[in-house]
Amino acid sequence: MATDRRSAILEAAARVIARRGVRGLRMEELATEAGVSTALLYYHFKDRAGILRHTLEFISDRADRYTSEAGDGAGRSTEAPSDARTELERSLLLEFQDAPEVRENSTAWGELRASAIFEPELRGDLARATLAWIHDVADLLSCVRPMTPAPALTASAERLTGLLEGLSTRWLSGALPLDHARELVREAISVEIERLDH
Amino acid sequence: MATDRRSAILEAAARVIARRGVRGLRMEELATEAGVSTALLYYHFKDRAGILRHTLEFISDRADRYTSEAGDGAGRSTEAPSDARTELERSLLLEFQDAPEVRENSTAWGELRASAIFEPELRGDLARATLAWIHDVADLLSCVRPMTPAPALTASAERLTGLLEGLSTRWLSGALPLDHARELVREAISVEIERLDH
DNA sequence: GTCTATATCAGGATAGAC
DNA sequence: GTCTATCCTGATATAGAC
Repeated sequence: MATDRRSAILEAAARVIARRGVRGLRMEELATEAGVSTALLYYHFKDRAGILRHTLEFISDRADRYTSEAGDGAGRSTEAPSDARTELERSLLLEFQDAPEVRENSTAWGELRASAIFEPELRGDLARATLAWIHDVADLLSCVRPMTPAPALTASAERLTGLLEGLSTRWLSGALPLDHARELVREAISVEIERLDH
Repeated sequence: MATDRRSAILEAAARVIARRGVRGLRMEELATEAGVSTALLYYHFKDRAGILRHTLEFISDRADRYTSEAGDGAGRSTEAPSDARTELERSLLLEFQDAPEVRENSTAWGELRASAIFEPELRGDLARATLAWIHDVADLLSCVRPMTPAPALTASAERLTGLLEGLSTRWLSGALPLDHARELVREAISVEIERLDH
């Protein structure tokens, strides 16, 4: 799968971004990583910004894929509460795995978030993606505690996703071991669910 | 205060970093902002890295100053629990204010954290600062709920500070309004304190 | 579609006068 | 201590052959 040159370049770009960051990506290093010439990068993607755009799209699609991979096919709304909670944990802990793909995705999203502080053009996409994520998490929470009013669900989802983003940066910068991060997330989920019970 | 050229340059650097990020800082733009020539930057700080180092130090000192400004002078350990909680809230909400200084500090720290993912040299300082912060927050929590075992305090402090870092990025990138961020933090504090009561 | 070679340019850094 | 003028490297991007 994905063995043509274009995809190979985008996969390479994801690796380079994970290693050097969006702002550390050099066209020549990318060319070497992909095993092609720099000219080919421009032929396929027009310019550096084009590479970035397509890579982030590529990464986002890949993330959607592995997010929905395990654990669906059954309608959530009819599941028992305990299964919903498992599903919630699984979904939130996906961000914290040592697999290269996951690391690349987390790194790239972190970079995107950080870049958006200085590049207003990026904010639209980012805000949309964040909102969608919060919404998904709020949905999962509503399966766990079905009678909760929507605003409380949203607030919990905002805190959980916000925490995930914060811990993700710590993890990637080596300040927080993976299993400790996972433990903190699990506890945060407990804490928020207890909260929903008043 | 701080009217000599060196300080003027560092203040200007803080402003430019808040506007463009650490990686977007250009020596010429900084020179213009500070009202001096580029050569003078090199005369005082040797090179770009020197500017960065001194600016981060400068920012960190300034943050220490406004962190301890209001609300101390009394030994925390003898305060009533309700005051300790106020103090905790105050301390955590300091990060979310619209003052230029605060924005500059938050931005610079966010940049530092993000950069540390790709520049291992930065990790030492960052990890130290983060640990100290977690420790401070854990101390404040122990004033609020004095009988809590240390590990639970630390875990709560890690979640609260992690959440703050996540929300801070969202705020700075325009994805989260200031007062909403503050509200989420206040709720998070409640949630964590309830948790400490079991 | 892909490469080699090169134009172009931005930005960090320095020399030397005052 | 501070400026003007300039050098030089590194990185994006293009021309043109195959």
